Amino acid sequence: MPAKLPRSFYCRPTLDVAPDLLGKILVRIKGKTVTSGRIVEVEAYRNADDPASHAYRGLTPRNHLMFGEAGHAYVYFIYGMYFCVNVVTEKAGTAGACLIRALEPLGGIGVMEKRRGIENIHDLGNGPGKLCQAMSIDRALNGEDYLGDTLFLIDDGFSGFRIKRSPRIGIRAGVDKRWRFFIQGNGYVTKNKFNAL
DNA sequence: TATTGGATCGCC
DNA sequence: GCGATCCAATAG
Repeated sequence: MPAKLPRSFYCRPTLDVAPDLLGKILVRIKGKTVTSGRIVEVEAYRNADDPASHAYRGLTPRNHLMFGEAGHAYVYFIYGMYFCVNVVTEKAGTAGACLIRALEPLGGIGVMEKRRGIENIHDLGNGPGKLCQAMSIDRALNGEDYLGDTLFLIDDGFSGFRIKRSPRIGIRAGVDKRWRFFIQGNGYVTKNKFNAL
């Protein structure tokens, strides 16, 4: 199996890490159950300079992981029923994270279909809430180390794709920032009006 | 202590 | 286009 991404991969500026996450494989191991998928869409969130970021107004009990060591998971609960998972970036003390917005399912597809309650492979990971449901990611994984054995990223050398960017989805503040990155033409990217630009 | 609206999704 | 349904952050 290809090597896990090292701490140094995450400990960089958020806007450098975000596009580099595209094409990497997210692996989730829960007991004996393994699910995995290729990251095809991410969004970057920064600190006090980014009004759309949870870290915009400084450190709170909820967002403190964004200020911590890079390479950990920041998982939060949203809209009363969904979870979203981020990768913490930047050196400790500087807030930053990348939201994983879409995955192309690779391994454990049957398990993911069962968790999602559907069989359309295109709807298993095309959205931050959906992919968390498919990979069984919830509050229990908040703070999890991506260098550990339950949730981690590997690089299988996948490359040659074209990266596109757009404003981030579903936010009001910071729409001037084009900090959503996705793989052009990939069928597992979330649907929205920016994809054709 | 009360209010408000959100880094969503699925159905109308 | 809108409701479901929780809770963090802000205001009072």
